[in-house]
Amino acid sequence: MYRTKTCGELRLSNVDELVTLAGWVQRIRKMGGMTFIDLRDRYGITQLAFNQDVNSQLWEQSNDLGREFVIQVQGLVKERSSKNKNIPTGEIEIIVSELNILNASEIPPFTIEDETDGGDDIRMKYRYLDLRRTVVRKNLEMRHQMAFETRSFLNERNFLEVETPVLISSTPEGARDFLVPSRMNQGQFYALPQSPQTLKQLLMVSGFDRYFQIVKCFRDEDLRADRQPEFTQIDCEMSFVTQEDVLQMFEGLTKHLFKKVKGMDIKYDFPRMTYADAMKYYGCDKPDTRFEMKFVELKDLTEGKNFVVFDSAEYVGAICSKGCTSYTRKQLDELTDFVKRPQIGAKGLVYVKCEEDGSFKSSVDKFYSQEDLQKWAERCNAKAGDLILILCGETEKTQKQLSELRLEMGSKLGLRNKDIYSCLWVVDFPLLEKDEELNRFFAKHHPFTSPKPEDISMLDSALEKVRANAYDMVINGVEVGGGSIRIYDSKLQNKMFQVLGFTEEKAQDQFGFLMNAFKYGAPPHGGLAFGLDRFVSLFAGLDSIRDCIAFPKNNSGRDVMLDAPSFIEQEQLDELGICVKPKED
RNA sequence: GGUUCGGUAGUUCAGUUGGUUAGAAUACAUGCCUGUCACGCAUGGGGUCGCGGGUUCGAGUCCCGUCCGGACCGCCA
Repeated sequence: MYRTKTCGELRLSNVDELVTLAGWVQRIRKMGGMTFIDLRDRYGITQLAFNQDVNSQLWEQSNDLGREFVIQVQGLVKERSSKNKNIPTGEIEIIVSELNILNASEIPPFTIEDETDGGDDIRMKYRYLDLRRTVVRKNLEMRHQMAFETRSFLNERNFLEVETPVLISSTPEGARDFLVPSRMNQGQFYALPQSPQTLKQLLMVSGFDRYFQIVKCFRDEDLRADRQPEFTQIDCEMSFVTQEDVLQMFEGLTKHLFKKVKGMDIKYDFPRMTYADAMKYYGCDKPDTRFEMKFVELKDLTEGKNFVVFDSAEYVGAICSKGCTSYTRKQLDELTDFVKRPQIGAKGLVYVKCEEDGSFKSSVDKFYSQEDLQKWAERCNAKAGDLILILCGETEKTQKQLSELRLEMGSKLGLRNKDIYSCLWVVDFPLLEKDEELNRFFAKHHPFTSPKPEDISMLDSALEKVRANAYDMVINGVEVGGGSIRIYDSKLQNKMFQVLGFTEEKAQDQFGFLMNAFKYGAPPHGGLAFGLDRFVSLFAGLDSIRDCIAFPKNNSGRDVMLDAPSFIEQEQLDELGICVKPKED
């Protein structure tokens, strides 16, 4: 046995016990005739003491140690003469009587401490060292706990975890697939699942009326702080359920996780907001509802005063920032620059300052009287001291820009506190989305999403108006999960494929297996999938989902530790019958 | 595909209108120090300023290209 105790568990009550510990040397403090060593393992830090007067040979031996050496020590637990209140084991130390170096270590490329000196790049390259740091380890511990509690909650409610295959077939709809060449079927490729969507629906046909799986999914698209090429979903599906049943069940799971992992009791029902309202009031289908600052439309109040910019705009929208009337010219210019950045793309920003004396000062004073501005302020519910910010232009684009501005102002005003959680269901998503360039409709969610029954008739007349039984769970502006009630009627499914421009052959070719299955008694079903990585990041207050993934990929989809992806031997290519195009200049 | 910020010591960064031998902190090494816990003090080693080209008497600094990294837009049913 290498150890009898861990580095995190010894207390005053263990004094005079003879213990054996093993771990890594965190830090060495030499005080002349005394040497203190912080020994670290997963559970904590315990101080080792070496005293020249007590055991000079051992004391000298301790001089050979360096950072991150793996050692084993035996010794007596003693009360410290000067205690450290900052760590749980701070009242005791080990008077070492035996020291065994299990493995030496080179000097690590960055310091393995909570406040490390290493940047992202080097930490990712040596991720196994980074994972020794408490802060990173805690994220993975939380991830484990969330997965564990999810299993526990769903298990208690009769959900069955079923593994679905990772090597499946490609579908050109939606995100790009990761492809895997087949050696035994040359020229043919498997695809890695973007989600086990169709497979879980087949499980419903099989009668597994409550399914879940904590499962890796793959999408070959460009990455972001909240997007990795492989990510983990809590994938769920239920039979014989309405949308309400699904919402209830997974609101329950979410509350369970809040309680078990965060110790937070959420007593209220999650508010429901329609997609239409989300767009109207927040310009975004995943609004951050930790703060209000809803959009206010001013188009009708701004017309006919010869201000061409507003008059020619389809939409004039405002947000009201409480207490910001003191913003300086410089601060307003910065906001203007913010919305004019190419990523946001606004042409300009109009402001109205509601001065303490009841007057108004705006960037459009030339065109609008105090009475005009008064009306705007009233509609915005702006009080003295507030600042109204206005953007205008094409409706959809402007709402999107205003949404970015709203979030920026929320951040500036400290309204996006990571310790506060605001949960929300966004419901009634549109079924379809029009691609203006290709002039055709695509499924907003996926082609198996059921239209709302009352909207089905519009599948022949007004496609853009058809709403779906689809829903997203949004927490603090993060889409943590989403799902829908599925189509289980093959006639309706055929109609849907037709609307999406699939020929019968193409539909049969790509989704024939599902269509066939539906011929044999498919139950009504629906479900949802949570993004586990996003959920954990949200709970852990992380800026990037990378921080809760053991071995993440970088911005360009590379694993800098493994140096993957990589070129492969010609021999391997030949075996697969693959010819790689030479790089063009 | 695009926008934008960055690349200088092991690491994190500073480096002025282009101008002498490129600095700091930390890490590391050596010495001193018997109650430290971010120990302290002293000394020391450590640099292809990402790479290539250009402008210039002179480039870490300016210009062009390129590679790498971060954030974002497009994309992500």
